[in-house]
Amino acid sequence: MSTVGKAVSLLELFTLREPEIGLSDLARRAGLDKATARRLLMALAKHRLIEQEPQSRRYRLGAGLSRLARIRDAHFPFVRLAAPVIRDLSLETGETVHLSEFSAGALLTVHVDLSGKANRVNVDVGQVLPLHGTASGIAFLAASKPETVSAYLEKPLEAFTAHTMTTTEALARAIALAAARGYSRSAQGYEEGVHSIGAAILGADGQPIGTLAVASPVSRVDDATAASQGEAAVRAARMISTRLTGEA
Amino acid sequence: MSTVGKAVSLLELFTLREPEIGLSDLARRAGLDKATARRLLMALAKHRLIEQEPQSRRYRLGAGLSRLARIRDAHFPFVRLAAPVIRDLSLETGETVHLSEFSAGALLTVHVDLSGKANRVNVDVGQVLPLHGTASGIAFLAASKPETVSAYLEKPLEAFTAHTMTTTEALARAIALAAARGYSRSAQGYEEGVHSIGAAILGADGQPIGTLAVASPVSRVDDATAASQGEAAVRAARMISTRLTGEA
DNA sequence: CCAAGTCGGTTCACTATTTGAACCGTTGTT
DNA sequence: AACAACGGTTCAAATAGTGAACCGACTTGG
Repeated sequence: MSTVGKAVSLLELFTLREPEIGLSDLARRAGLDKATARRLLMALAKHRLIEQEPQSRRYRLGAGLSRLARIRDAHFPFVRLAAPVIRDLSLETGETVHLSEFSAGALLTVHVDLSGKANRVNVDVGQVLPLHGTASGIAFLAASKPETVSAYLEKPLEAFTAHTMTTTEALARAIALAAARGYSRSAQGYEEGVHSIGAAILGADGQPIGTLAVASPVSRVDDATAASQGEAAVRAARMISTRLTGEA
Repeated sequence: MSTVGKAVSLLELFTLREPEIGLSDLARRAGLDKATARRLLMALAKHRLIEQEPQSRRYRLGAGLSRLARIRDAHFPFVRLAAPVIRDLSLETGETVHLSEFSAGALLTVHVDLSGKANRVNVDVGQVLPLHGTASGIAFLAASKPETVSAYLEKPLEAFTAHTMTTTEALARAIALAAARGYSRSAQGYEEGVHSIGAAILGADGQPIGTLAVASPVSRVDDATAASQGEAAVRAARMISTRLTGEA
């Protein structure tokens, strides 16, 4: 792996649950030597992507990341514009709703609004979703150009649960269905017990740039519920698309 | 410079004004060979810190940065909690107000609310402020432990304008004055024509973690205005501190 | 109260990764 | 049609990265 890749993989060890980590721990989890990890951390710290707590000497993500993210967000205000719509959809459906952005061949979860119910689906910001096997992924593929889809389907498809669709034929059918009705539906294709409805968000050029998905416990969803969630999801996705591309 | 440093310096070329840059341009400005720049960009893209616009083939900051910034922000919600207070202070004073976070020996501007007036001070997010010579810096030093201050004063101090204080004695006096009245005042110490009032924001342990500053054209500020700005700045800084440390 | 284990941090000979001049083919300008 | 600038690729040469061993400082538990 490149040195840069190693450095970034250090950054990726920090999570919402564990926002501060010590040197030895970082090195161990990244599979690096302590000396190497420290050198990389110092290089990152020089540019403020990493900070070190003076007392505990533990490391955490640095202010430079906030700065870079602000620059990106000003240019590409996906999360900022989508967040209120996601919240409304979560309140309307009473379920967890998550927003994903397409990047480097997969969907990256960038925002989540959790259901207010006790029995709810939990999704973490930062989770990477494959294009097959999740409602978000199917919705994304259904909105993509045919050549993109066929290119993706050529690669072997990993099964995440016993319900994951892994054959080209099953996926093509699911994609066609999603394209026809505007939203995708997936039950337990990625995690057991989770039912999801996905809808694609389109950019200015009509190509999909991300997705949103309503995630419920399977026990709470029948066909009628799914249909109403689907319509609400499509409405929300359209609203985000139009906000992004300047009303229209 | 380390490879990691070079990679991060590529990220830092993107600004609010120029959020998308081509390969040759990036290489030129970073002082790197095209091949090197490209390899680094690919490594960054693999981790989604960089994205490439498919059509123009230009590069921009990636979604992974938003993700990492969200993790940091959840753990250390400095900007999120401070932003509304900064806005109120800007409205109250009618001047540009900027928020800085201490990181790696300097203050990093992380948020700005511009004055509504035509003749106003413009500050950019991402600007790095030295601890001497800016109102923010003096306010920060005035709230720091004496040993931190003396350690900083030992290093040579760069002059940014003809008005920059560069002698240890002058700085010590300014720091003592700021400590006494709670806010610092600096006229044209960093940029000609700019008058600033700074106040420190304290963390849970009582140590300063950042500053805010009211920046006005010098022509608009007399002693009375400065005093009222100072009091407002102190109030705002205290409010941010208490919000950060959980009401108190 | 000491021994064992952990921590953050440092050193330096060894080696693998990075580097950049020269080279594509393509695109847009004159 | 000629030209220049673009994004991207190659490979021998050189530089930057690596990690086992070591340090002193804490923490733990018998």
